[in-house]
This record gives sequence, C-alpha cells and structure tokens, in this order.
Amino acid sequence: MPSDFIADLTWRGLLHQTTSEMLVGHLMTPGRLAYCGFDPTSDSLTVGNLLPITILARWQQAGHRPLVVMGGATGLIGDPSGKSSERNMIDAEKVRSNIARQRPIFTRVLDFSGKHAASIVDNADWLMRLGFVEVLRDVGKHFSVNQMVARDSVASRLASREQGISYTEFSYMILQAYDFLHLHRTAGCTVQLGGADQWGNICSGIDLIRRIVAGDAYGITNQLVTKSDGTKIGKSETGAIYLNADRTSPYRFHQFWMNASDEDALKFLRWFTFLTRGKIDEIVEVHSRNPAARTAQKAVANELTTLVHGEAETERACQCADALFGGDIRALDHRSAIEIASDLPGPRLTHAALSEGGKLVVDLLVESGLAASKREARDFLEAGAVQVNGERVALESRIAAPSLLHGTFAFIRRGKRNWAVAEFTA
RNA sequence: GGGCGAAUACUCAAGCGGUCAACGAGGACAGAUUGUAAAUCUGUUGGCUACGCCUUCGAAGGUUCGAAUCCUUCUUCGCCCA
Repeated sequence: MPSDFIADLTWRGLLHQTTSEMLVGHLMTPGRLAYCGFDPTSDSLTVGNLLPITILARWQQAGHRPLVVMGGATGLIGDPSGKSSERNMIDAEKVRSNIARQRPIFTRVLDFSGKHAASIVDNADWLMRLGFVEVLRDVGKHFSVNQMVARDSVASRLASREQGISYTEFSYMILQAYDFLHLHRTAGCTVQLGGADQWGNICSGIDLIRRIVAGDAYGITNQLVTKSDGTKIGKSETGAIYLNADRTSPYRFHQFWMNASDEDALKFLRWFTFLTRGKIDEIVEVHSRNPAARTAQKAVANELTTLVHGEAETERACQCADALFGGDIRALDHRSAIEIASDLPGPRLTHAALSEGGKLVVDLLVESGLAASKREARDFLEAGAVQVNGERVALESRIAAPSLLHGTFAFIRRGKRNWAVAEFTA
C-alpha cells in the first residue's frame, strides 16, 4: 500500500529540502519516475551509499518507480560537490567493471518486477555520444558562468589557495543537468533524488528542463547523515564497511551495526531500516528501559544484514555474536566452533607450527590480522588486551596443543570486540 | 612562456645542517570503569632478530664526517605576469 513519501522521509529525519510547493500534488499521482545517480569510482559500495538506495526503495514503496543512474560517464569527470580537492581520473575500463560489481546490491534492495519496477541505466549510454560543439551550443547557452562560479562547490575551490578546480570538474554540473533533461525527455522522469550536497546540481537540471522543453521537474534532497560524533558512517576502525560480502563479511557487517552507540542506533533505525513507525517506537521504548540489552543495535544489525546479505547470513552472524559475546567460548560444542570459526578471519596452520613449546601468541596476533605488526602485538599483550580461548595471555605466551579448543581452534580476542581464530589441522 | 611559493607520518601542522623516528593538535587503537553504549582517567601510535639496528620527511641525483633541513633536475599544486 502506498505511503506518503515526503511525510515518511520527514518523520525519519531524512528530508532536507524540496524544490517546489507543487511537489506534494505531483506525487499524488502514483507511478512517478524518480532517479538518483551513483558514482562508479569505487568497485564496491559502502554503507554510506546504502542511504540513497533505501530512499529509492521508499520511493518505490510509496507507489512510484525508481531509476538508478550509474555515472559511467560522469564518473570519468568527477563531481566537485563536497570535494576539497581535484579528483584523480580513472579509466573507462575501470568504471565499467565497477558498475558491474555494484549492480547486485540494487537488485537486492529494489524490486525490478511489477507495475512499479525499478530499472538501471548508465549515463555513458547518452553522454558519450554528445559532441562538444553541440553541447556548447544547445546546453551551454543556458548556463551562466556567473551563476556557476557562485556555486558553493565551485566557489570554495576558487577561494582555496591550495586547491583549484579544473575546467573538467567545473563542467560537471552541466553533465548532471543534461542527465536530468535526457531522462525527462526520453523516460518522463520528473524527480531527482540526492543528498543535500546535490542540491545545486539538481536545481541546474530542473532549470535546464524548464528552459529547453518547458517541462516541470522536481528535486528532493535528503539530509547528509553522520554519527553523533560528527564522523561519517561506516568509515573508521578497520576501514570502510562495504556492501559486497567479499569485501566485508556478513559477520563484520553485522558487528559494525552492533557496535553503534545507543544514540546512533536509535537514529539508524529510522534512517536505514524499513521497520514501521509503530515498530520503531516499540524498539525505542524497550531499548530505553534496558539499554544493556542492546535492543536497538540488534534490530538495526539484523534488519540491515538481512537486507544486504539475506536472512541466512543474519542468522549465522547472530549465532556467532551470541557465542563470542554471550558466554564462555570454551563451552562451544564442536559443530558450533567450526561454524563460528568459518566466519572469523584468521590463519589456517598445521600442528607442526606448535612444536618447540608452542606457537608464540605475538606471531599469532600478526598472522590473524588482529595486530598490524609485532610491535603492535606486543603492545596489546602488555596491555593485557588479548585472550586466547577465554584465557588472558601474557607477552611471552605460547599456544600449545592441549590449550586448543576441540584440538583445533585458538579463538583470539583482542580488546573487547575484535575476534579472530587460528585453526590448527593435522 | 616568465616570476614566486608549497609538498613532512591517518589528518592538520612544527622542524630550516648534527641533540630527529621527527614538537604539537586531532583522530585511531588499547587498559580501567561499563553494556560489544556514552562520558571520564591512563597508555600507545614507522618497522625489527629491540638498552641496539633498519627504513622514512613529493621523486631522482649531488654537496658534507653528517641532510627532513643546502644544491641540481623532475613531478604535482597554488599565486602573480604574458
């Protein structure tokens, strides 16, 4: 059943701005087509990209049609919005392979069947065919350089002593505006969605449509969300959190959300999940009664892991988390130990490595990736930050065969929440 | 095309011939406290076969007993003139 898109975004704290009062009326008619652009400069999308994807899904749930535009051509140029320095150029081949790698996540989150089916297009398909002179005559005439240089994204770079802006990036906004025009003409696309930093680009497109085809088009921007400490979501600690399972395992993905602070977890519920308002209110209520149960974190982690990786993976991640953080690691039965070990990073070794009094824990930390160097490994050990199979271990400790769990596993915990496992086979 | 200036570790930013693995701040990580939370306090933050050794200060050469610091060339960026 269709919901009110704008009202939903507003309640979730995601709405930033809309371009026109007329928009609400426009959205009364179901089946409107909105597009949102994605940048193929990386081969895997991260949790930061999850937000616009879910907003497209909300759009679809509201009874409209979502259109994903991969920036196969614009990615070659680079959007100066929100960038403090000139981008490095990437080659066309790379852009193509990135697009292919990014595709699966869209097919998971959006519905590509039915009356309001989503679709994906690549702006290389039309932008690459344009001629320079043609663009200058037909499109460039409608852009005032005076306005262009006044843009925040451009102005900040012009004002910077350290970083300038190239003509290439300066022209980016023309291409994005042209995208909107093209989609408006050929597909009847009337709305563009994007982050608050896209406001300028979106307005350019609307303007161009009005001038060239005298059409009406609208823009809706979402808040740029950050964690409560002001940093970007999903960019810290062990690096970025990717949506592809081969870059970030479902277990780590799940843990990422589990580690959110209370404050963030409550916000994430509204920002990222498709849970209903009633359900969210209920979780907030339960959570605030007993924060230690981490109800909100669990809900967010489960919802999103299911969305991105599927229910089976969520199930595994939960079991894994329960075992590792719930109780005594030594109480694990053999089968569960095997299951959990397969979800954790760490080296596979042979019993031969245990000869001569056992394997040094220092080396084990490095090999399992829990420490970047022996130096760091020693620091952790001296600080008492390391446990092996539930036992706190000292600097010179070695792991010998009798201390292995089920004769095979050394579950290593560094600090409070980092786990790895070393597997010793005959 | 000409002139001037900048490039330092995750980031910002000192250092301008030896006492520099490089001040300081932020960040990050770890310990205590907790709830796989926040706040707070403490510690760590190039590597190693570790009271010593090795590799780092845009790149490559050079001067010197000795360079992040001086010289040359190159790269990138900025500013000014044409």
